[in-house]
Amino acid sequence: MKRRDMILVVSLKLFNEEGEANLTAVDIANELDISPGNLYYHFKGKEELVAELYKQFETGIVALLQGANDAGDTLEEQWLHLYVVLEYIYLYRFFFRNTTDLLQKYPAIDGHFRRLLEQQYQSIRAMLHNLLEEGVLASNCSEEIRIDELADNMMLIYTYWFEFQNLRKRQLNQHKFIQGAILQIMTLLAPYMGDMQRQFTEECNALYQRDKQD
Amino acid sequence: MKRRDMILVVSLKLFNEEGEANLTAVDIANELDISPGNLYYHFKGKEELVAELYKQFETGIVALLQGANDAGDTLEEQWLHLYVVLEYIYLYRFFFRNTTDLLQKYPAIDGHFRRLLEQQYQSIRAMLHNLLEEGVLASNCSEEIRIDELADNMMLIYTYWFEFQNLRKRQLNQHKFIQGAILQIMTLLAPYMGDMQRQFTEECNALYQRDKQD
DNA sequence: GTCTATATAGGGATAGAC
DNA sequence: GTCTATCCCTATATAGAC
Repeated sequence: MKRRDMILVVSLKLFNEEGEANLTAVDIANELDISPGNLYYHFKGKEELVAELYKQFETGIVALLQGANDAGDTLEEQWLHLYVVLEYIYLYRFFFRNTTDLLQKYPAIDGHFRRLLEQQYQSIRAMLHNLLEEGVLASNCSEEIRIDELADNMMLIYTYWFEFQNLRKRQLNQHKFIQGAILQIMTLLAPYMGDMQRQFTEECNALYQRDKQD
Repeated sequence: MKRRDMILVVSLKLFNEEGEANLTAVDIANELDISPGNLYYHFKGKEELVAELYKQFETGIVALLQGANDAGDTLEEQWLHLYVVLEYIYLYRFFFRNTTDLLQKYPAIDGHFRRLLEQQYQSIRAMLHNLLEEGVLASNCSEEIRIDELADNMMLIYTYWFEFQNLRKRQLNQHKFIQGAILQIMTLLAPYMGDMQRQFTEECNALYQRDKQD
């Protein structure tokens, strides 16, 4: 493994664990047992490091969103898509911790990150519209379903669920993180599902939970 | 107005606008047209300043939660309570921006803030239970209502709605902030309400929006 | 109470030897 | 590619005059 890649891997690990703002170039160099000067040889500074990690993240997520649009609209496929997106977010979760200050500090990333969130939002809206048209979701009363607000709420879960859990219970492994996020989304959509679909999603979730048991 | 109070007022304003981490003692002194040395005479540093502001915030919120428990359980009263809590959160919104790092930086506040969130969560759960018992909320299918997850979602809105909006649309005045948050919470609970209650809440909201029109 | 001046510390960044 | 040494800048905090 090239040193440059090594630096990226270790930085991602440290950023996720302690937060980007709490780490100096020296800290990262220490963890790698190299000198700070050496680190600066590979990356001009933390800025370039973060930019590179963001590029990785964006590339991956955009591919996932693309895949979701291309994929069919069955409940199963949409369900699976939720898992992989959440896994990816977990992998780069430091971007979702103190996001405001992070983007303020690195304006180069700011616009890209906001555009990505917008894409994700539109992708969720499209998915909900599809599920609605196919009758998977249905209003249970005289009122229309508020797709936009439901999509907002799902974005809220995507974006802040991890930080929220840390704020309340401290630390959370990938499995617990995804488990909780999925349960939130299920609770959000359950009232619009018939008994059959709801049972199906519960089973999907139970299956996933069993597979991932530590 | 005493200088000490003046410092608190101006600090709160700046913290809300630019974020606590982005302001130095010198910045605050400049805004007040006093010298940094003078600021340090009144407060040992930013830490003491933030601690004092947090004390104000906690005192206010605890009083509101207490009031909610004492008040009746009609939908109107609970509705009004939402507004005042959200107004208070908006007033001290810098605590809800980059919260993780803020609490890490000031351990003295950390425990208190977490306890406060827990109280708020329990207060919401109690409210939902009451509304359920009185038949204001009711499940529309064979499944029980997931109170805990709904309460989690409401907490998510309380805690991150403002930061989320800033992340997507930049800037938001108090009115727009509360309007959006309320709409989210309404969307969350609407499926469990009958047509009558839902119309009532819509009217409450319309009334509030008109009153607060700029 | 308020000011000016200054000491101190930490992180970011580069130069130059190896 | 990698290291050591060093410089610069910024923020915190204090000392002492007014």
